[in-house]
Amino acid sequence: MTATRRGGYAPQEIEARWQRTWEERGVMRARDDSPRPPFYNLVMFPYPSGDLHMGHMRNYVIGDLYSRFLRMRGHEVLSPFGWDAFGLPAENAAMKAGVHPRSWTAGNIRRAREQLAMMGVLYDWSREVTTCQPDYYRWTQDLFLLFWERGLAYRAEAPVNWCPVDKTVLANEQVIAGRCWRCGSEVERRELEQWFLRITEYAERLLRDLDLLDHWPERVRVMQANWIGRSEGAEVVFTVAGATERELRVFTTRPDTLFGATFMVVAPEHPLVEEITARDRREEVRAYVAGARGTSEIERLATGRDRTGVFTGAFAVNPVNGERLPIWVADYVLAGYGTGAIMAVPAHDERDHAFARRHHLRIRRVITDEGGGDIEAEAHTGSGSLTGSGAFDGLDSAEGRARITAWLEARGRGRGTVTYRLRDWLISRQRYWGCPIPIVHCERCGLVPVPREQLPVLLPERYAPLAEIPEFVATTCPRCEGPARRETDTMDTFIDSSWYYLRYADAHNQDRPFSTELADHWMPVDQYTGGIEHAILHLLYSRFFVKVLHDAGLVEAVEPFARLFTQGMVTRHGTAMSKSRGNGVSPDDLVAREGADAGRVYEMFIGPPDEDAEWTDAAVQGPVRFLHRVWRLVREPESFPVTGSGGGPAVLRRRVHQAIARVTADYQDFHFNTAVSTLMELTNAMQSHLTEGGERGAEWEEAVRSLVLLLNPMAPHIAEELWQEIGEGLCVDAEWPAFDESVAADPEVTLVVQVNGRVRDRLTVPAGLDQAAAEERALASEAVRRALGDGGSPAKVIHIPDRLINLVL
RNA sequence: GUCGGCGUGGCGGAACUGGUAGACGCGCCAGACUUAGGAUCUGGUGGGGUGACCCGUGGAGGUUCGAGUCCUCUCGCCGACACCA
Repeated sequence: MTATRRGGYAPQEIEARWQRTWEERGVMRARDDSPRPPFYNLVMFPYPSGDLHMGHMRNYVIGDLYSRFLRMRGHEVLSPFGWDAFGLPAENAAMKAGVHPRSWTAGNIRRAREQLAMMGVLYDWSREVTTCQPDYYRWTQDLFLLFWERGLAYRAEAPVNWCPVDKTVLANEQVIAGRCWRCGSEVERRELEQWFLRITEYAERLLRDLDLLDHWPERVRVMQANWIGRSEGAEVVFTVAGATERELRVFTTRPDTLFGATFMVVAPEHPLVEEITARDRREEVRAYVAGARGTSEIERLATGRDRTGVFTGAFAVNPVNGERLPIWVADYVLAGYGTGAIMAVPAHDERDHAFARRHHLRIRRVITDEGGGDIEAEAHTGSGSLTGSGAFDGLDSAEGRARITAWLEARGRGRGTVTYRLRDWLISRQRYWGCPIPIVHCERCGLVPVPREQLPVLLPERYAPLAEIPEFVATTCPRCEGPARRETDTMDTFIDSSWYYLRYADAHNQDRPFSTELADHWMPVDQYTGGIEHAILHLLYSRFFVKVLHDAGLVEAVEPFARLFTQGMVTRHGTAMSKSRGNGVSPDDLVAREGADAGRVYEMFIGPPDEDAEWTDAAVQGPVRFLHRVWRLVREPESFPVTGSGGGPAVLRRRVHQAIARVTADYQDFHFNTAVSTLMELTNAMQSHLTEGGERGAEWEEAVRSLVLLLNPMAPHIAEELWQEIGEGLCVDAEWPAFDESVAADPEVTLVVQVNGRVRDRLTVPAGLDQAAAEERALASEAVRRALGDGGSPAKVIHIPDRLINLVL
């Protein structure tokens, strides 16, 4: 297996050379003052965790292909790269191998950079961003202060998710089905004082502005909408019987069922539990609450489990009818959603129904049911008209909701409100390898932000929990200059990645995170490409950041990413490529064996880029052969034997222009797999032209130039090498070929002839035949006459010009 | 359970607003050139009859001159959310 076994094309001999040339010429350097229209083409920056495999590369090849295409189309392309470099894997590696997280990270970055270069992936490296470096995280801290100043960062005690393995708290978004998103261990609930960002204040806008993102995949928008989880309803104020100054507030989406409430339920963590519990119930309630706290999140969330709960001995008064309703404690009510308390309407809610049956509580129908179901057996959760609801009887559910809410509002017993599933973003982490939170705790002044001119708060060199590094902790209060201690939590790394695309626009700014002028020049990102795994976390947080920055007047854009493309995973043997499974295909091996271009073409050819694709080692041969054929067609056309005659230059020219039209559209629409097919068809047509004895005149020259130009974004090395023979300058700087629609038009078309909807013949006819002429030709067909039978003549004729004619008897 | 997405040859996958199903490629078969080839080239390749015919896009219905594409039901796979009041 030597590089030259297949003749002239030896990728190993040309690829490194062109990579050097592109690097030296600074090909992807984006000019802020270019007269060309700007285009911000961004791929999600990676966490530098080790060697890259072809699964990662798919993302970068797509981005690089598109950047090169856009350049040829006349854009000034901003295509930067960087590293999401803070995070736990670096710490874990450090603990295991005894290296500092910084050097582990730096080593991985070096390695990944080499691999990207080896694949011919180009970026504007002058704008490189590394989130763990002080020149970046200084500005992350600066932005944290902005959130603080705007009242969007706060510290509070709350029940939080604690990962016992990673020894840190987690954001809600980072808990997947009760488990840590990183390590998969079961999270615990803990009551801790932590830092939060007030993302809930933006819930409505984050939801509403999804409508602006019409170039995002529908499923991502749906996932975000579900995550934000907007519920319209009412807050209803009940009073605790015998303690009228005590209010019990509940949230309901069904105020129309208020008359059907037969009991109340509060979450075990509800602040009122201890106070309202009757003396003789105290022991039982305390035991239940303790039990609920001890139950893991996973168990609590399990569906179909027993509806446990205990009666507090207290009663609440229903504001609409003065009824006394027993107040229960049960863990099916969540402390963190709504008010942590509900009115239970067992007749019209399945959960309440199950609970009522289990504990022998009353079930009272207040919504009629046309189906006439048995309310004791099953809850009726649909709408209907109100009954047993006093003055509101007869109203339909929607009207009932509005009228009862208005009634409550008029008496100060409730109001219409909206509740979101989204919670505030818990951002503090008890870890070393992250961005320090720039806050000082002063005994006299409380929480004091570190003044901007004192940033960055540097991460100490010694690797240890920050709380255990006295020289880091001990400081003076910026306000009173008294003794104080530094905040020892670091920020969630998702903060680092929530604004990096803004830093790229102005990566060397020494005074600000970025200048508004440059941000507005490049933002929003025109095309953002990355994995679907970021559909919620990263994309939601980034959207939140941009909205806050917009409100602060720092950027004009209200959304960060105009167009989003989520590419599928590359699998091998049915599972995603990964180091731990050992099924990754190394770019190093592939490049050494077949060259970067073959790897790139295969990755684009493997399937629709937004779907998962199975890597088949043998299938790489298709692209390998294809590239050899391209080489031979351009450099050694005389090596194709002439075995026929009649290859016309007009046919060749038509094929060329058809290919330009299709490849242009396919690149534009991210249909890279069909773009490869089209290029293969073009080489097939060119080869036929030669073997049929076609001349190598102007049409041939045009075919060769077009082929190389169309191929360039996908297989840039071979294109560059071939371009030296046939073009001027660098291919990467060349202009995208134009096509002539009239040249691309086929003069002859295949007309499908159907009889009663079944294909009976296919005729080659001149384009543009009218119905009468088409019918005449169809009737002349032997096969058609046979199908029509004796003397049969069509009762009806359907004619689709240049496509089909259907004779219906 | 709810909400999305997807089911097409041996395999990866094509098929624009309903109009030639299987483009392109892998693999396979036959042949050519060769000492040889896992190189290259030529031809073939959905299934069945092998006659111009029939059957085929997970399954069953429907709309239509015509359905992979639209509608209804259903089966299977993947993903997200999952006691959210």
